[in-house]
Amino acid sequence: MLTKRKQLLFQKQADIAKAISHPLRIAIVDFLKDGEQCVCDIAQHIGSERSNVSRHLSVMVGVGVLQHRKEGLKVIYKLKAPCILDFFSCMTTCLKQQAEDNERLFAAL
Amino acid sequence: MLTKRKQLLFQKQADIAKAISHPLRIAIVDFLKDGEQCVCDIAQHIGSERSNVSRHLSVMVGVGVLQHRKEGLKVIYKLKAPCILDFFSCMTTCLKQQAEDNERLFAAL
DNA sequence: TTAGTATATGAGTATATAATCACATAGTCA
DNA sequence: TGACTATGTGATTATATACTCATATACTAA
Repeated sequence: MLTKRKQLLFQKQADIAKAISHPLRIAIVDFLKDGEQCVCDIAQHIGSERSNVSRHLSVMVGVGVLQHRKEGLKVIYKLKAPCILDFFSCMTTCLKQQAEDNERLFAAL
Repeated sequence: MLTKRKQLLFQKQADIAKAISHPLRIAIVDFLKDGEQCVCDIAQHIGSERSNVSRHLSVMVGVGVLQHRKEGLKVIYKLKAPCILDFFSCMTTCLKQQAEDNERLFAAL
């Protein structure tokens, strides 16, 4: 059985994973890998309402994936945990593997 | 704006992230890092109903994080994308960073 | 001050997800 | 064959989440 301590850790890890488990949030992280951006430019880039983007951003800040600072009227967001990008490449590996599996499956017909 | 191609990619990446965005699923992956296991032992280890565990497992198989094979009555699950474990260490980094930030915050009071 | 812009947030709704229970399927062994 | 075990799945329910709209806050500049 799991210890309470482990359960708490897994819960917190799940919160982080959940924070990037959305296509728009993935798009945001992908956008921010090239440098910090304000909410308005992020919203523009991913094609969604600012209020919606603002909420997505605050979730990712909440779990420590992003950080933000104020600059005049704007709020600038940037990656706080760039190691997230490594996970992206892992996901890409998964997808390529899946594609190969499918290919093999159909080739065998 | 995002291309259709990118949107599709981000959707698929989000599906993978979502597949591990649950404390029980994190616990399962953590358990499997030491070797393959059957559903009954996984259920026993994480302390949840087999039917529930079975569903969690099938989601992770669906996105290519896990793979399974039959062995007599049992179905054995194992990690298919061990790079997921790197993401775990990234999440741990996030959590440590958050803890340090909090410490600094309270130290400043 | 007033007008305007950027961001955040409350409320409401629609959708997605997890957990449980009951049951079905598939394999083992006497 | 029948009893038993392991796993998977349909249906239901409770909960969580994303999105939209309206509004609030904070800052800038005239």
